[in-house]
Amino acid sequence: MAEEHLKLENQICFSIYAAAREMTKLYKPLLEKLDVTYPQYLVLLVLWEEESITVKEMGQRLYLDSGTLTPMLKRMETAGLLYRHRSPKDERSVIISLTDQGKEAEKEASTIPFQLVEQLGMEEEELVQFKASLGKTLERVHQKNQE
Amino acid sequence: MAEEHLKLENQICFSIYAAAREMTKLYKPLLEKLDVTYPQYLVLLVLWEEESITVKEMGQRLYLDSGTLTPMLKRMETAGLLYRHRSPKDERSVIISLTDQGKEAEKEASTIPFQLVEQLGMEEEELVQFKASLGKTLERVHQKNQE
DNA sequence: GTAAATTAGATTGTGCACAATTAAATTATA
DNA sequence: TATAATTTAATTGTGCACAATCTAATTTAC
Repeated sequence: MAEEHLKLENQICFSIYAAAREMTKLYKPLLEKLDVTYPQYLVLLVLWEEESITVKEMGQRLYLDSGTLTPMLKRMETAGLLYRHRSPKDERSVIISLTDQGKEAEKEASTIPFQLVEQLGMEEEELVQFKASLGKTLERVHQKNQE
Repeated sequence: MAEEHLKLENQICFSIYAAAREMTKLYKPLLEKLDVTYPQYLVLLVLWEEESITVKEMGQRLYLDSGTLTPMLKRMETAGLLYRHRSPKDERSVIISLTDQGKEAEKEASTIPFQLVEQLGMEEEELVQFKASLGKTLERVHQKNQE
């Protein structure tokens, strides 16, 4: 029998880890109309915001490295959602931008956040506070990982 | 430019998703002495609690399916941490139990949760509340996924 | 008792996720 | 200016994570 502090339920990281996966699963049916995976949806979210961004910047926004991004972006390029091209200013950099198809997808996506939050069934106040704690935690942990 | 509700920063799931990955990364150096990955560490946490459990139950505890568990448990068996054997009572079931090595590993693991929480730098009160929201969210989302 | 339905775990196929490494381009230094 | 150091994205290798499928065992229905 494990000591109290080693119990699974008391591991905050486990709850985050499991919740992240469960929430991603909740997105799956909502993303069918876009025909994208959850990480791809995140890429689109960023591109709808920026329209054009380097792989490096995308990685910074999503806390993902090029090992993950490159194959994913390639698949999205193949699917007609985005373009990838070398920057003329710095040939090491690859710029990602939306195709018309990718831009159009935003319309279909506009209800998704509401649908998701609705399924959470959380009070507004709790949601705001929870989001704040999450944001702070993410920044703090990311910073720790940078050290 | 994306509408406000489609901005990345406003997606609660993104924060959870990113925080989960960043926290898992924070565990990596702490888990070196055990020579296990984070998901493997979770398996050990459960086994230190239960000592013996079926693959099905393990999956229920960790919200993982056998597609993920079977290869992971095989690797852990190979590493000498646990045994896997068919249940005599129901030959479809596989029981997982700790080896002596697996049991011993608990001692080395006992400081890890403290080390992790220390790195979070969170106030006790905030941590308690955060954990509560996480727990509730996990249950709610899991339930939604069961429907 | 027998056949149909369900269950548990294994397997197959695909998409991440990340550490380490590589090649080319750019920046910093002497 | 030439060389060393750093940066960017791609690649390689390994470990998940999950949907779909399969096989064998067990349970349920008749």
